[in-house]
Amino acid sequence: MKSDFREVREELRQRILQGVWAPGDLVPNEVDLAAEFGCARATVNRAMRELAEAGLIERKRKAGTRVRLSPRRAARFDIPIVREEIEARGAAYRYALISRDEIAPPDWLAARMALAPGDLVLHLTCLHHADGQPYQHEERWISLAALPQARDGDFTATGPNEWLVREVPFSDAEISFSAIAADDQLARRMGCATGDALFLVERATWWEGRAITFVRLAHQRGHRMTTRY
Amino acid sequence: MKSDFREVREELRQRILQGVWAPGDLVPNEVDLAAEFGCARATVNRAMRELAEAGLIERKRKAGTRVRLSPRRAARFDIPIVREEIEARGAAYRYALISRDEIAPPDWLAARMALAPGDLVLHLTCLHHADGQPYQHEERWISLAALPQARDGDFTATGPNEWLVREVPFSDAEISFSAIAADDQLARRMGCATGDALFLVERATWWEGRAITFVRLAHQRGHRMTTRY
DNA sequence: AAGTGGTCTAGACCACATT
DNA sequence: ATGTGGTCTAGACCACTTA
Repeated sequence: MKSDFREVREELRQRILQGVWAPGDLVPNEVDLAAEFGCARATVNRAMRELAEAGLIERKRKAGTRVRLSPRRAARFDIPIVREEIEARGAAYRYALISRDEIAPPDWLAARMALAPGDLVLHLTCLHHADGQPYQHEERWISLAALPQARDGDFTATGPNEWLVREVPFSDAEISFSAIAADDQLARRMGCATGDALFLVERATWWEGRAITFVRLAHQRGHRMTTRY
Repeated sequence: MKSDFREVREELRQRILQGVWAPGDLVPNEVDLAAEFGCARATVNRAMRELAEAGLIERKRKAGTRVRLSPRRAARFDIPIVREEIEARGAAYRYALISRDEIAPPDWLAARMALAPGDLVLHLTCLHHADGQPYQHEERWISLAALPQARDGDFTATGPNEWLVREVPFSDAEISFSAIAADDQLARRMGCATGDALFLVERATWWEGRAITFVRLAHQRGHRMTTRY
């Protein structure tokens, strides 16, 4: 009757999914379950901790553990580095810098990155190709207040992403996915028609409360981001 | 010098982010770190397990623990129930069934859901409104081989999602995000222009290796899915 | 006040990958 | 063969929340 924590976890998961314990129900406490499974309380604790993290149950001291009314469904996406993503498909990766300038941030960007008045940003646009075809269009802004050394960065051979990974850590990021229509410029660069639907990833990155960089990544038509859970 | 696992975890995280241990470096083993932090090995283990799960380090028995060359970046998205998503915005939710029929699955669907030849599917289309405006267009296929009781389901008042949540568990799901252009029909239903870029979520759901349902959720123009990590 | 989960400990054994 | 992480155990104490 000895069980390891995976067996306990899966057995508990089954009971929840098959309705032995219905949504809202109180689940037996750790001591009782440990006795039932013939294992230590720590083992049950680990199993239940993972189920809680997966959103199946809710735990409160003294109040006990309950099956969530509607299981929270969360999916985890790996955010790929574009070079690795392309090479993983067996395609040849090529990078090109399109433009580079130092500008005062537009209002929306200053707001989004919480920049102080007068802060400048380095504005870069580049293209990532797979087997010679445009794959991803990157438009990036880097806070020169937070990262003055970006002025000396060479972004002609490798993308700002790889430079940033080497240069700075980040502690916090906000990412969002959406769909946009390609404007004329983007269509020309991506080799698609104006108005084509493109998959857009935006990411803002912070280090100790300070905005580092904001990037908009527009992907080729038909691009999908997939995960299992 | 006693430390709890959070303190250990954060101290190790700092050392990695600040380059004390550079990417590729070997990190001291658990016994040594436990001695350094004045805690039990299990405490170090928990701290490092969480860092590994966060993608900062890689662990192998005998080989030890190394700082990842480029930290894996993963983001977690909550997959909302559309009714809750709309109500959370303080908007009124309304649901409407557009069509319902029983069909032989198109080839792409049979392949995607691994259906047997001859299997039929229930095909539903519906609209979810927020404050009277089209918010999400749902096109759903339910395997009648796996879920014959779907024939008797009433989807006129509540969406198939809520029916499925009550009726069947799932063990496994694949979700993908992309961008599509609205065709004439979709544009008419969503109240947008033909060709507008829409954010699309597709999800296939399985139970014990058997395909249950596949759904395509097209969202209103400008919809974003956001998370922090 | 009391019951529950959260965590730590010290020790043990095992599984695995490298040597 | 050996060193490392992976896990379990039995017991303990603490923290939080409800009654």
